[in-house]
Amino acid sequence: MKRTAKLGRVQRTAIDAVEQAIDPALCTALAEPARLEIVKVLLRLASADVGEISVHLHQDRSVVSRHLKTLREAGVVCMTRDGRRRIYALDGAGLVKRFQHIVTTIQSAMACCPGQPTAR
Amino acid sequence: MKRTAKLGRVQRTAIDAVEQAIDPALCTALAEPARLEIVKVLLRLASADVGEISVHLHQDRSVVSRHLKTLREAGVVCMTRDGRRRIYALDGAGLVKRFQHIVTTIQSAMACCPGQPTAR
DNA sequence: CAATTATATGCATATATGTGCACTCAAGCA
DNA sequence: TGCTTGAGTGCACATATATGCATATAATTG
Repeated sequence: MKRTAKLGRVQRTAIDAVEQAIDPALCTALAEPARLEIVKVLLRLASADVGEISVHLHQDRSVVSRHLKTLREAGVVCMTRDGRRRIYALDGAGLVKRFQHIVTTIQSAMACCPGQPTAR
Repeated sequence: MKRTAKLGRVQRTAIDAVEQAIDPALCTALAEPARLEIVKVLLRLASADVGEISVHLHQDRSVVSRHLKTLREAGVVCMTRDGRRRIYALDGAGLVKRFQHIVTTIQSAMACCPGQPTAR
């Protein structure tokens, strides 16, 4: 009873969209506790430099710097230069867009690919 | 120029909501390539047992079994028993709800906490 | 230009975790 | 009651990565 080969073009497209929407880099960035902490700090401070964040995290600046690099590459935060310091801030609008896109694509996939139990 | 202490009750509530909405377990579950692969397989097969999934992943059943445990504890997949096999399926509706909740809370936080650059 | 300050990187280490083999446990079947 | 099949666990190993010190790089200031 193989259901694998029974997918039409529409279903394939919808599934591919979900696969593309779920960004491993984004998930990895948000999976680390220390990085999530940074996200929370930036929510409260709106924007902050590495030193200020490291104070709140009780961790070395180098550690925070590396985490910020990960978050930046994942598109979670954005950075602006101000003299010798670098100001980091959440890219809230970007996050909303991407999570919303995940929602939309999963809904589409569920709508055209039956058999998904709504269990809980 | 500390902005830390200037948060009102409304802002605090909005930020706390975001913190609660971003589930580390969910992010961790989706961050692992092998587990993302399982998600993709379940999107295509709708539901499958451990053996079937392990065939698609080209990985040992024990590995898949452990990943499924992680996914189940994170609420990504749900499991039903059928004789001696266990059928796994995506909890698509649950995922939609949770991601939608993330979207809503971030939007609320952005609306009431100014200073967030919409940079890209 | 020297000194200072903020950030980022190299390196070593500790910890976490993904992987696979062997085995156990559980559920149907002859 | 054995026998078979599917799922999960114990254990050992390899890999990834988070952390912190020392150092390098970049930018501002005297």
